[in-house]
Amino acid sequence: MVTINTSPPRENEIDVTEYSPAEAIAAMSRQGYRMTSPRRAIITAALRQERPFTAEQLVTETSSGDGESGRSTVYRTLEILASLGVLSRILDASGRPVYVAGAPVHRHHLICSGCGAAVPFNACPIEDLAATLARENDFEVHGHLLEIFGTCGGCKSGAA
Amino acid sequence: MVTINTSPPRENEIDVTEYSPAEAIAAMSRQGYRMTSPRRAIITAALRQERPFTAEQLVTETSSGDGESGRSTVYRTLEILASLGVLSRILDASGRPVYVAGAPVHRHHLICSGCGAAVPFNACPIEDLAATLARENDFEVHGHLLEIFGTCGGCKSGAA
DNA sequence: CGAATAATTGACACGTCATCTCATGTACTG
DNA sequence: CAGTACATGAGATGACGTGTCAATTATTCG
Repeated sequence: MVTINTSPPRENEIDVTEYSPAEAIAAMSRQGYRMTSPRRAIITAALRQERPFTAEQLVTETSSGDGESGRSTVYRTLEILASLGVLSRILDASGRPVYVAGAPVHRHHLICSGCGAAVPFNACPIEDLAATLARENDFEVHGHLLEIFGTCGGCKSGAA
Repeated sequence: MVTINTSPPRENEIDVTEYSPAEAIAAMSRQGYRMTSPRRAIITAALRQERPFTAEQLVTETSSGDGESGRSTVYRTLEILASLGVLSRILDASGRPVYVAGAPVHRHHLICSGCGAAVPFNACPIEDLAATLARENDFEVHGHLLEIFGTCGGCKSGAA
């Protein structure tokens, strides 16, 4: 397995924990999930993506070919992979759920509206703020949602 | 326009700009929108909500009674109200779009998973972070999404 | 006031995304 | 290699949202 950093995120250090298909398959088996050919195909397709992708995109990609899979299977498998930390489920600029490769360490993303690239970053100023707000409002904070949107260098200069 | 200062004055002062139905109606007229009975009903219903609500909820609420309105009209009117700052469109913990009363000033929310209450707060630590990240990653930041989820005082103690 | 006109409405069709069901298929265990 | 619990996927269902367009209506103007 590539880079697993169990220690808390430091400054702006970006460490992306990514699984290879084989590792992801192993992780699933280890958890008692059976390894089927649709699952293999979905894992492979998911980890091949270079940008955030929607479940529906994977449905299309795996609807034919080796390890052909149906919609239900794709949705189910993505959910499992997210629960295992092989993928993370985040929201795009429109609030639609998309998946990205990577463990569910505390991380947010810079998301390009142009090309959809998602640059992860660890720095999170929320913890402190959340604690303060929790105290002030008698709230018990469970989590937060933070994504930053914009245009990446390439899209700024390059084609529309 | 009425500016309400939610009582206890404190550090992160929150000033919620809320419109009364009459004010919202006036604002629409001023912009050249015609005032119809469905629109009046939608405005009234929207401003009566005490928690974030979905468009579909309002569709149900206004599908009968005085100023009965259809789905299209509700969606259209909510969009207009949001563009006028009478409502804001935010995302709930599941990433689903919901509306809350209030101007589109830069504001985020503490959202209770129990009762759905949305407590707005102004403090936003993102600006600085965004600027830094933008510089470091050659990104041009256009906006961000930040909501904090948890359980409010009432839901912590009270009923499930 | 009573047209004239342009905005508005809403029933309905459509599209997308997602979930559920359940008969059939199959990976794993012993 | 047989038994069984798990997994699959076609299809139904449904939530949510958008687009269309003939009929309606607020507003303007003579």
